[in-house]
Amino acid sequence: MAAIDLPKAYDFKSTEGRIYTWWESNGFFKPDNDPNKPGFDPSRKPYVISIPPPNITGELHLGSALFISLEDLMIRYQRMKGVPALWVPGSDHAGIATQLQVEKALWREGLSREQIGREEFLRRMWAWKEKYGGIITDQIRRLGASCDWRHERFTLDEGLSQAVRVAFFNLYEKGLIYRGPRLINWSPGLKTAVSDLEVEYSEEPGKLYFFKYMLSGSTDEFIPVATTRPETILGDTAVAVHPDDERYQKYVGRKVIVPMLRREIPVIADAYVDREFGTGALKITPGHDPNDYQIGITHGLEIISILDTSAHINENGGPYRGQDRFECRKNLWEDMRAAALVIKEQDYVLSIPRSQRGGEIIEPMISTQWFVRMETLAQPALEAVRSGRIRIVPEYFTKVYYNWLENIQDWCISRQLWWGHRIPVWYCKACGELTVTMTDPTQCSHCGSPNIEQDPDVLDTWFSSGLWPFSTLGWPEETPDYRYFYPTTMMETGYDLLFFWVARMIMFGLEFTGEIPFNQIYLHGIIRDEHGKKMGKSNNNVIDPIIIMDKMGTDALRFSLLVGNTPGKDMNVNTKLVEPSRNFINKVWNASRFIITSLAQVEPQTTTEPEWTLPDSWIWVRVQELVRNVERLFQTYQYGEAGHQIYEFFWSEFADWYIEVAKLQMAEGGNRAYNTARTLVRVLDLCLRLLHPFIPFVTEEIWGNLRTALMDTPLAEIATGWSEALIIASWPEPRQKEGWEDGCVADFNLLQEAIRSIRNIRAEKNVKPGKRIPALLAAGEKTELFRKQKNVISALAQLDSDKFVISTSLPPKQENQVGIAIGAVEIYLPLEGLVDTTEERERITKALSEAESQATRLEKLLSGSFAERAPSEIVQKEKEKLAGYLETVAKLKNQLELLEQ
RNA sequence: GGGCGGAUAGCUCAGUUGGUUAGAGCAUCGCGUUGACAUCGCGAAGGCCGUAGGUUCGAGUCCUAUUCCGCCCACCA
Repeated sequence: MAAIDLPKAYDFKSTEGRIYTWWESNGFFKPDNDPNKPGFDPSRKPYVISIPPPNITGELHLGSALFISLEDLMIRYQRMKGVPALWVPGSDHAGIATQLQVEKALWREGLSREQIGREEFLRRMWAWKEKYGGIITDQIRRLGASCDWRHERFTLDEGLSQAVRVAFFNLYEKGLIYRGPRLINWSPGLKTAVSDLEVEYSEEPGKLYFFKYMLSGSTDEFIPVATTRPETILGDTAVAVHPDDERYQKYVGRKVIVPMLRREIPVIADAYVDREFGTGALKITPGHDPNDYQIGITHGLEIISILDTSAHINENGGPYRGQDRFECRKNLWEDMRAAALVIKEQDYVLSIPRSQRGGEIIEPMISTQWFVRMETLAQPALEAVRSGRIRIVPEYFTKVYYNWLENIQDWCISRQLWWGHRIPVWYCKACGELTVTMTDPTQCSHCGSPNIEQDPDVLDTWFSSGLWPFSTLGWPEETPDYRYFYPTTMMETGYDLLFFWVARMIMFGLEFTGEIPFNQIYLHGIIRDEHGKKMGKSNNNVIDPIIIMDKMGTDALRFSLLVGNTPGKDMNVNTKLVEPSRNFINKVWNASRFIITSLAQVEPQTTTEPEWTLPDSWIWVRVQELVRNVERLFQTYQYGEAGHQIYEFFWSEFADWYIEVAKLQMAEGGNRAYNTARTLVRVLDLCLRLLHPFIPFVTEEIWGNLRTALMDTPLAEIATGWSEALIIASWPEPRQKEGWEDGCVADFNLLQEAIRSIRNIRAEKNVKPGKRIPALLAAGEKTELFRKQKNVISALAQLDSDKFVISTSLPPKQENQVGIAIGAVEIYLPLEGLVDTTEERERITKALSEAESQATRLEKLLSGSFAERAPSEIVQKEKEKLAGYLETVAKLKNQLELLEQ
């Protein structure tokens, strides 16, 4: 028999790429039930995830690595459970973000997009997409993602673009899309409108400027007003005071003079004004402030725009025309000071609106844009979650979701960009009407004139993202894929995308398909650096997942991200975090290597009746317990805890204990060796299956080796039902307990405790590792148990088995012996020359007082109402513990007495 | 202003439906390399589970209040 020769350390570099290619070329990523193929079974319910499409702006970051790991885990789990699992990959054109990248590249060449024109610019955009789109898919593969690449989509693909057209058309026909001048958020640098969600507010130090609004026809009467943005004075069209404010009531209805421009504007009364704030009088700039805009509408005020698209003062700004907004602020204020209109300045913390992209200050401006009416769309989306048809994990995000949808504002969907889906609206130059169709029109739908021109703007990126779960499956076509795979099952993404993306998908899904787009939402947290700071280029704290994978392997990265993660919670990551995972993977590798190489010496079974040892039964009980726990945790999305439990089991129970025992049992040869090998293989197999969704590469590699190794042994039958690859192997089926397990675990635990205690003494007394020492052990009614495990104890505690005596009771302890008591078990270690009476007394006294305090505690507990009120099993457990402590106490007392003599 | 999350070992965090001795990794300390593994082994030390009340036989876990940190939403000039 040729033993398989495995390297001493797992070599991920030579493994990962090979395995991925093998999986992919064997079609393992495709769901095993394809609606486009013969033999399709529509009754099998699929499990579907649409990937949150990464932006093609650059390369993947750790956050991407996290969600890919999580989704891959979910998909692999379902696939192993025999569910047709489809993971749809793809990427997003990411309008503003990507256009900005390409524009930056242009600027470096000294060019602007206007200079090269729309056509050339788009050509460059697509070239960018080809380059970065490819990098991203390579990286997704590198992470081991088992997505079905036949389904890969890009938001600007033909099919998805058609979906956008149909969606826009439907909303327009229903009156849910409208166009008009509104106060919107304007990004002066990018020269485009952005939605409310794309504006972030940051607290920054600034000033509150107090000045005089002189009353018309008076030289000394004025209303004092405060503002944070003096330049907006140029656009003021009223001054408002509270109707009940005695200071200013008398001015209502009169006129005041706009500083420097000398326009006359009315003084109005509105209860919106807060009498306590500032001066209690409010200047109204409907053209540049959302609240003022509302007041302006209510009072029918004139709306004046004072800024052009680059935020320079326009013709309405009189002498300040052409000045930048901040330049104008300074100049106007100085001019007002010269004109004796300034009262004072005061330091003040402002809430500055900044662009999510680029961070420049956003200006509220009046502009004609396209909007989606949200209220009617929001209602069914609320209902879908309220009714439980869609579940959000963690649950506390449902409140956030409700709150947002209940207060939703109309969505500005037009962007003055070139990269994206062009708005499917044509304006007629002849009659002025607009034409909205699903396919490009050649003439005006109203007057028939061919003189029509398409709206130059594009749609907000999130408009197409909102269609993603169904547009990627063929919608609006009723394709077999769409019919079978839609609605999808799981929407896994970051909580920061709840509004941007998740809520909009639900609204659009319900509106366009009449169904919820998915029934579960799993929201993960943000990856932060080791200090809890957001990772970003500006913080200079970005960790590149590729570097980690190069150094420690994909599995190590995946395991770290998955095991350290709790739903909805942010996670702090540094490179060091990955080391324990790398070590664990190496542990799995080496334990497996040991098992695989040991198989060569196994001889055929000579009896059919298996004879299991206590350790055999114990590890089997424990692994079954693990399978049950992992199942429970997976069902409740606690993947991190599941991974942690597998880790603990594998290392602390299987490797540290069972494999050590197995070495002895294997040495016995014959049936004992056969049974041991069988147990080793079956437990390892279960572990590999449970670990596969976490660390797919190493487990697949080991499993393949294990399978091959088994073929040449008497144990080959174990592998008879195995599939050709672990990725499609069956998920371990949880089994019910049969009733005998607890006693078996308790016995083994007693054994472990005895061994640990001896090891402790050895360490305390500085007995050289490897040096065999004698021991006397008595265990009362457990004596037989210990007799059977004599070899195990002497090997694991390094006892001299010739001088290791097990009996039902012990003679009085001698002076040169160290005493140990664990319940009914008592151990003496004769350690010539190492036992110091004083030390021994101290040690035993310490152990005694600990056992006594435990016993006292339990006696008190059991004499109270606990014994009457608590469930009897719980009480019984405590009683047993007490009995154990009492025995320990008696034995230690005895030992102490002997010492005193 | 409204809402949410967190506070557990030196550090980073786990902790089923409440079950009575609170766990891991890293860091620290001691001992140790002749075949699974130094990416390791055997040990040790380290925590009134933010604070104050309450419910309960029993609270890290549930309730109330409170302090501090973080986040989200709204945006009073």
